[in-house]
Amino acid sequence: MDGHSSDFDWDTEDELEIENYGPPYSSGVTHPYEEAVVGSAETNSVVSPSCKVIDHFVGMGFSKELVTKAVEENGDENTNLILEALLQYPVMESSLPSSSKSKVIDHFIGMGFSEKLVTKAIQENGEGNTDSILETLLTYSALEKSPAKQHIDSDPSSDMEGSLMEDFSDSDSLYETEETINPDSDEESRLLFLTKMGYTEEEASAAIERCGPDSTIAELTDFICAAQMAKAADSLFPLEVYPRPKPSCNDELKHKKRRFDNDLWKSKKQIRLEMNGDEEALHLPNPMIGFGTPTDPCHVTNRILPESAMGPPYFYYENVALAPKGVWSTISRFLYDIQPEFVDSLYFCATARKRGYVHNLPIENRFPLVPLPPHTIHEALPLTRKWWPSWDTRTKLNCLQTCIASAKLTDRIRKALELPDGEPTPSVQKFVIEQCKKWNLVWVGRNKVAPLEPDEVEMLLGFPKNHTRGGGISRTDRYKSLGNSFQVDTVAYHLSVLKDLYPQGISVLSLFSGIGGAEVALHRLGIPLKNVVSVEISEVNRNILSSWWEQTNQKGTLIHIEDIQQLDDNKIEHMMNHFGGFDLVIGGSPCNNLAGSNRHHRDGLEGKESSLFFDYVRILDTVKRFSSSR
DNA sequence: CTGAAAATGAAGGGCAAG
DNA sequence: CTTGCCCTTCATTTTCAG
Repeated sequence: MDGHSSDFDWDTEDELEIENYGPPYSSGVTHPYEEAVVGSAETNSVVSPSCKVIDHFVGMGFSKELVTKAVEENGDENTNLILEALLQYPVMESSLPSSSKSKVIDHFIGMGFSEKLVTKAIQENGEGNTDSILETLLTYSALEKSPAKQHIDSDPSSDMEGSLMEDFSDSDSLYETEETINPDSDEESRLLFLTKMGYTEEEASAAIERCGPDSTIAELTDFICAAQMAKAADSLFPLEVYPRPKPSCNDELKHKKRRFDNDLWKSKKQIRLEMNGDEEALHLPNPMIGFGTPTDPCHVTNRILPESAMGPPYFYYENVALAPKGVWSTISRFLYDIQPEFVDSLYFCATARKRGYVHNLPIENRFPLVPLPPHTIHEALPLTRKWWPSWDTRTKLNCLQTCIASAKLTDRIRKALELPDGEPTPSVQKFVIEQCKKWNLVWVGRNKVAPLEPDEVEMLLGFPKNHTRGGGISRTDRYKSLGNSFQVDTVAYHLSVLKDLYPQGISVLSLFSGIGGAEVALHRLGIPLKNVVSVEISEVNRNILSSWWEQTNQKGTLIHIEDIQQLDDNKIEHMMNHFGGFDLVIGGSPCNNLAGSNRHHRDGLEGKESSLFFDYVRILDTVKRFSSSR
């Protein structure tokens, strides 16, 4: 264990009392405001708060006048409100777009239209009439029929201005982008473009030859990446990543348009079927070890990233590996065409967790967290060994999910096993094993199985014991929060390369933070957390992170934001000005519309929650844009 | 004690990969 | 075919405020 984690008692039996922070320790000079920032609204309304709160925000770099104004308007209790107000002020001074208006804009941008078009449509129709705005936007999209080829998503050199998907609605006749080079125009310029991106001429011409004269830059880079991957490590991606040999650019364009136009009157299922029809399948590697594990380091130590993807800022995106077809190629396409690193945490700890990670981190000289976590069920849960029957051959647990088995089920199992004296019959064994695998049951007594306790789940996922305990959280919610979290050892292994890059500490924008898997990983790696802006919708999760922040005596600043859709460009810019930019943007967007166990709304990336992925992309683009202009 | 709200239990029967 | 999956819905039970 490294120095930074040694001040935390990993085996503490004490409950974390979130509401009992105790008296806030006296303000130092470097970090005088922690308790105001960290606490939620209710917890820090105690003594002489006003000036403390004011000092806090002044310390963040806001002017005293503005802070005083914000505190007067919002009271000194709700720091979130104050922060929001502060971030709004400069906007109000300039053009005063009401928050409702920006909401409308965001709404349509979220649907995939470009910011400029949306603004224009709103100007024409008024912000109240969303229907006619939509109609106007769709008309714009239809105008796009002119043979102007898509260029934005395939042109990594154009600044990612405005929307992520301008190619759906953008038309040269509607507004002009300053393009010195149109990479899709002809073979020669595409060749030039690819070499400019850092690919060799051979790679580029081979790709053009292979993908055909009509192929887009995106397809070409896909092909080159796939070829590089295949060359670098057969074990990593044993099958060609994009098996469709000659994708047609026009098809793709039509397909994308269809997806957004027809959304309005087609059932999700129909859309999904269509998507499945022409989306590329992306094959999962076997074994699922990504660029290697601590016990099995891979010989692949570097990879070529598109120039537009290079850090800093670094980013790290996570989601379930077994998503519906086409989801990962879409994710990859929106994240600079970087191939996901698929890893099963099975190779890091005692429990499976198949996930894909898209990131632009270096991959050489990774190192694991120490001590290494237990790698088998027996090591992780030694007390179960005594009761483990020989016919249960499991050595690893399955993926830890958000629900646990009921007491009734474990009781049924006990009764089924108690009947015979000797070995249970094969059919009983089969039933029991099936249920044990399905619900991750472990042996806790003679003929007795039980679901994992929350603290065991915490341990298996690499969190400190009792990380999610206390503060009024229910058992069920603990399982839920844990089931949605990172496996810390896995993520930390990938993030370990940041330690040498940021010895003085790191500023992190943590999206969909949950219970703080990323923060815990960085902390356990011994990377000081200078500033953490955490976006998390769930209050219990925010409390868990705050509590951990206190427990581990963090010296940096922690800021909570509730709703990712409220985090607009202005706020990001101001945050970046105050914190000197972000070094890392990290997060895993909701998977519930992707995950296999969702019978009802497995709608893919277009699903209600999972579509928040596009907010991740939006925010990452913004951070990158402001970083490069700093 | 009573009604509302929260926690729990169980069924559900989808999709993709091997 | 089988297995596995950061799950949702709704009925039922338990807890809690009044």
